[in-house]
Amino acid sequence: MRYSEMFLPTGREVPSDAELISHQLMIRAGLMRKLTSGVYSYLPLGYRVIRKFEQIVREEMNRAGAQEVFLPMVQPAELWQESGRWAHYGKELLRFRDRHDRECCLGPTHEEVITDLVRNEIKTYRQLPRNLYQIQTKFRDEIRPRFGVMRCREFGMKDAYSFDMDEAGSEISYRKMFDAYQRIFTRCGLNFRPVEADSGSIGGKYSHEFMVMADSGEDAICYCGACNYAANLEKAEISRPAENGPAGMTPPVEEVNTPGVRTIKEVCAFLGVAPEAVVKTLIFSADGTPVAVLIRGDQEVNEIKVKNFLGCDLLELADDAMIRKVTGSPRGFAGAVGIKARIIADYSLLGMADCVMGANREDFHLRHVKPGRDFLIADHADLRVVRESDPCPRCGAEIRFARGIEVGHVFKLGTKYSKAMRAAYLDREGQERTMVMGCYGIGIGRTVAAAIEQNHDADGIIWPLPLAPYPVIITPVNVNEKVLFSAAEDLYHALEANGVEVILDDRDERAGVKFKDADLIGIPYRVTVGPKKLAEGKMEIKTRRSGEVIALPVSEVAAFLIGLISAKDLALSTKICT
RNA sequence: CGGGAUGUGGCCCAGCUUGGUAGGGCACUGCGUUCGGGACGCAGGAGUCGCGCGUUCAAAUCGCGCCAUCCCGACCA
Repeated sequence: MRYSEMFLPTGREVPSDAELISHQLMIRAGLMRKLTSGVYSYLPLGYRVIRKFEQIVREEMNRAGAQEVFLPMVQPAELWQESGRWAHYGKELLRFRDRHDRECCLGPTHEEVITDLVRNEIKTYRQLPRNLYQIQTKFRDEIRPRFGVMRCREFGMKDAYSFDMDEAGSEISYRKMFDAYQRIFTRCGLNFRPVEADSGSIGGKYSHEFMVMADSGEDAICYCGACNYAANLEKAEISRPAENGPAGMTPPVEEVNTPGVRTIKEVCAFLGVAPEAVVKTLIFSADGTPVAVLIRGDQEVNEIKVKNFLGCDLLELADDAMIRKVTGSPRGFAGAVGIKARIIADYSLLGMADCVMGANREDFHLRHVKPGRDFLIADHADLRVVRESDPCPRCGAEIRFARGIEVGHVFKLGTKYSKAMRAAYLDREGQERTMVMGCYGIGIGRTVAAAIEQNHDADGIIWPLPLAPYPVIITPVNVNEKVLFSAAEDLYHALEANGVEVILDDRDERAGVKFKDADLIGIPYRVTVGPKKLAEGKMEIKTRRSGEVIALPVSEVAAFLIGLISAKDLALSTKICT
């Protein structure tokens, strides 16, 4: 394409409303423009990158045996009522009524629609397993869209759904998708890592998130430096520590007056004890039932772990009324002794034999409290947030922290949807059985943004070759010198004739402007056609990433570039085949 | 929804304290010079100063209300 004919508005100013580098560069490099909060238009260059990525996704999904479909974005409320999500899905689900006053929503995800389709068409074990996917626009009415396309409301997503006869089959489908995801992100040249994740309210047995490593990422990742354990912070486990019987005698419980002392910090300062000797008592409302969660004073409760342990639908910190009901005192003085609630404790309480906690009485705390003697703990469990240098649950080495951008997520759904929506088949014996499902998502735009986060420098984007909108740009330094420009045009035609997507920067601009733009939009290879080298019968090829420049005879340039581009492809596919 | 900030040609911003003819840089149009890392000169086009109400002889500027955007938090298959 000739640059002069392209719709490619580049800018040198950093847009004032863009925080992340990827967001800034996507605007500056003319990839996209914002329409309204969390809603973006892709411009030709940006859409090209999107399509490049989608093509990689399609190839790998097809290779893994999935088949592409295209499902509706507008969905009837009935389906969502059937799965139970019409009530449970929050305001993220954009709901509206059509002219007949029928309730509808814009699809934030497609479990309901695909399950409806499959239950109507698949009746026998002979038709299983199946894996169907689509690349489609999702709408989620996020409370606070931010970071450009990273967390927006309308976005492209590849979502796949597997249907199997049983758990064993589902495991195989899951594995295939997991492997396909590894190939997809590897082919894009991204530094990523799969991490164990909580399956959240979508339900299901377990899941993995695919994280592109980036300090700007919204997600905290825990990983082990010694083995390959890696997990989302909210999922990362702590093993039950060995129980060393508490040594020595614990003096009898003593009530101490602690006027106005509520927080752990205040308690420690007032009583002159370390946070490790204090027990925090948090009152939660689990589907309306009060539960007391105990944790050592220096630790934080992981609400997701509590929720999963209790198996409740809604978990929130208790309000003042509930706190007063179970403790008989205002907020800030809760303790386990005499509390009117089920007591569960984090593993961090194991081995604590002489601790400080609230007295369930305003302005009083207890010291010399001994769990088991002064109160009973119903259950011990892993309920806390992992900290850096905690032991790895697999090998015991130290856990480290990093940040990442979630670009993919694979779930084992089990029968959550197939049961609710009665997606069943007949097995060999003619018995009706429920299908076992999995679902697998990739954020298209988010992956592109993540690629920029990981591949840029002060001058702009540095596209990995497989995602580059064009692999090559030809830059004649002066279009008014006929010899020079026609040499550039000859190369342009030669490359196009060989199927290379190439930009010819035919603008009557100074060379510096063209170089800056080529760098900004991140084209991997730039051919500079200038008077000095051309007089020697040569052109220069500059690699965007390394800055390396080589001069080649004009007649060899096209073949060299073609070889370079296909060699890179080959190297990547070899790499991921091993 | 709570806290904070910002809204001035397409983009980045000044002007507001102390009310008085709306400015600069980039971009854009024309002409000339220049031409291997975001050139220069001259001439030009382009703005309901987010919206509404109020105060005032007079509001971009002061007051009130609203809207939008961004950041932090809460929230989030």
